[in-house]
Amino acid sequence: MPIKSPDAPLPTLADVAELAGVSTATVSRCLNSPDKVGQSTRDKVMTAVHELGYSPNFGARALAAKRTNTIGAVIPTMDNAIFARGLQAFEEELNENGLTLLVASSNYEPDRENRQIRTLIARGADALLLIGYDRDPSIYEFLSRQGIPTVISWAHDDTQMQPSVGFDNRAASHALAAHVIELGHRNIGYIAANTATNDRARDRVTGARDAMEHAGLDPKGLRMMETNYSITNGAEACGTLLTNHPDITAIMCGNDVLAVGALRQAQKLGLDVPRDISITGFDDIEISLITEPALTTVHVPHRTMGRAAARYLIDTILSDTPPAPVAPLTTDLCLRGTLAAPKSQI
Amino acid sequence: MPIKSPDAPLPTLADVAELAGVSTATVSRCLNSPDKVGQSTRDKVMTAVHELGYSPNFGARALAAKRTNTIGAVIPTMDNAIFARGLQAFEEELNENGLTLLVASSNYEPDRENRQIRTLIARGADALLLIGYDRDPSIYEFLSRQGIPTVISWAHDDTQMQPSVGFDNRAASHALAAHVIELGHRNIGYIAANTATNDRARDRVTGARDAMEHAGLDPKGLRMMETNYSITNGAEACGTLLTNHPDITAIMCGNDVLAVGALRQAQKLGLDVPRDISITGFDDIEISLITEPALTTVHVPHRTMGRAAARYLIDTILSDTPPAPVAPLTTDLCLRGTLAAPKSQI
DNA sequence: GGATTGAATGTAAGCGCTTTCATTTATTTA
DNA sequence: TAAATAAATGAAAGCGCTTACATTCAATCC
Repeated sequence: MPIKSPDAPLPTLADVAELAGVSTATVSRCLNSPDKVGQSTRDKVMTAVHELGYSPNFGARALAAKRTNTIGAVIPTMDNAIFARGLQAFEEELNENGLTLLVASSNYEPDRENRQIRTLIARGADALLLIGYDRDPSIYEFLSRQGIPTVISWAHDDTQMQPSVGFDNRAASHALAAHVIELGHRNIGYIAANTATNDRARDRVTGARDAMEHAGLDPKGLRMMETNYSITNGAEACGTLLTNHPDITAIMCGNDVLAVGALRQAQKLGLDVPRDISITGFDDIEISLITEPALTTVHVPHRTMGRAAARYLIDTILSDTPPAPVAPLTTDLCLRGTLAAPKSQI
Repeated sequence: MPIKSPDAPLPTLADVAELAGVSTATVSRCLNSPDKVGQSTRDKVMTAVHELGYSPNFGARALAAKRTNTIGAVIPTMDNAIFARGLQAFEEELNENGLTLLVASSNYEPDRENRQIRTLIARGADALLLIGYDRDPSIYEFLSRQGIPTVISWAHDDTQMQPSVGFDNRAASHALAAHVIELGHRNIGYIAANTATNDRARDRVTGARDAMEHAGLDPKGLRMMETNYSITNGAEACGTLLTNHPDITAIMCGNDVLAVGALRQAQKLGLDVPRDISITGFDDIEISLITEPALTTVHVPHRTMGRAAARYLIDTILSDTPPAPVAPLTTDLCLRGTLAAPKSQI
């Protein structure tokens, strides 16, 4: 690339065209659909492109072509391994297909998410990744009016209209709870993330209740605590739960981070896990293998999900006909050290 | 917002202008510099904007204004808590200032980073966040030729030209190593991340050697292992290190994730940490408080750093004169359970 | 050989916005 | 009151690209 003065204007299509001795249309075709151009012309043009260090202007391109090759994602926060990991995989898949990722985070605030979605659309995002179904219907209307393909991830619910690439939080939680109950636990606590605006959190609670009902227990007997995502909050909630309901023999947590906090708190209170109390998590992040004992949890294929979500959007963009719905991803029970039968059963 | 047919074209500036009975120039001014427009006109225009649900076209705006209000970031991977957390803070600060984040990840591959940087520039990023200094000088040339303000983060080195918002990896590692040595350790192992293309990893090793030299030890005596970022790799490296150098009494690790792996491996080998062997990490991610014993490490203010990096870029964009250099952020030793004097000293 | 076809290329009209410059209108000054 | 100044607005020229349509030209056909 030739040296230029620091503020030399960037070369334009017209510069390339002039140097190559062709029209701008031909240069554009060389770049976008090379097969429509003769071999010798193409060579001339590409030489000129390299000689000038030309790179197309994104704004102009977006304006003229009405697409940006950019995909937007609004996630609650990157400061949570599950989203960071899934988003990383999402970005990888996009990148391998010539697309760029535009990120915004909502911090779990519906209003903020709303604004972020509009911002990303205004930025020309060709498609959108959103987490969970919970949001104002007007947003879905807006998106469909704008013709923006959107995929929901981290959740899957057949009763919802929106296409999703995710898993069934309710069923997964049901499976884990069923196992807990089967081991003999009858007095169960549950530490949930905010269920008001977070369908994943809500579905996980519902799944646990489903299992109780299925086992002939009263689902209202589930001892609930609700708190925000953090180790400390998990610990606190665990303390409260054990104080208010000393008969609890198992605490299920809405995610691994809360579970780790609960585990530490239980141990701090002098309880032996799992002999005195069982604890379960959800997500299977790295941390769950580090605790002593290791955390019983539900494995969620975050990376696979991220890739698949990207794949779905790419397919949607490429073929105007909407791709076939993606089957919910499977989750696996990870039975590790923090879950055992209650003492009375041993 | 009025209901429209699904494929109704989005309203344009001209539509708003017509509805408000003014020129497009006035509408544009209302949106970009409201103080240049009379109060009553502004009201008329804003009413029209809302009535139409107008939102400016990004491409057109970028083309005409020659900026995108978009900041690019190329990070090694989001699948690493320190970057995810820092990036989250970075995004928050940008967002509060009306800017959007464009993300790409390099997976620690220089070629890929190179391509990603060019992609982000082509996408019209107004400024760039990069991690560490290590990269081909031609990239810096390219960026300065394009007039793209760039800030380096996660590192700070006074001898480098590029502005940075980071901390001194070498000095921080020096401080920790000095403490290890002071406790009486003489045979020290070090598990590093890839030092060839990662200046942060390299500086941390150098810092440890500095401390040895400073204490009158031969820095060549540091028993090095190099491996990729993961718990498993940390465990493996620890095993090798202990086999090859049974006299080691302390293992310093280039980051917490490697340290956690090393800790587990040591414990698996029946060693008591810290009685039989001390282990230290670097970064102070959440995981370091979960291990038993808790990990001695260096606290890095990732969120503060992310915010400050964003702040720096915003200031750079807003005021054409480059802002004052940002002093390196301070790191803190977190002395926890995995570090103690070697047995022979007790 | 002249008509037909199709591939390769060029012409030029926008895409929707910002911004310079000119114009109009209101306000101040001598 | 006329002139000078300031404030508000409009007209219109691009920004750099894509693409529909027009044109050219060589290969193919009867």
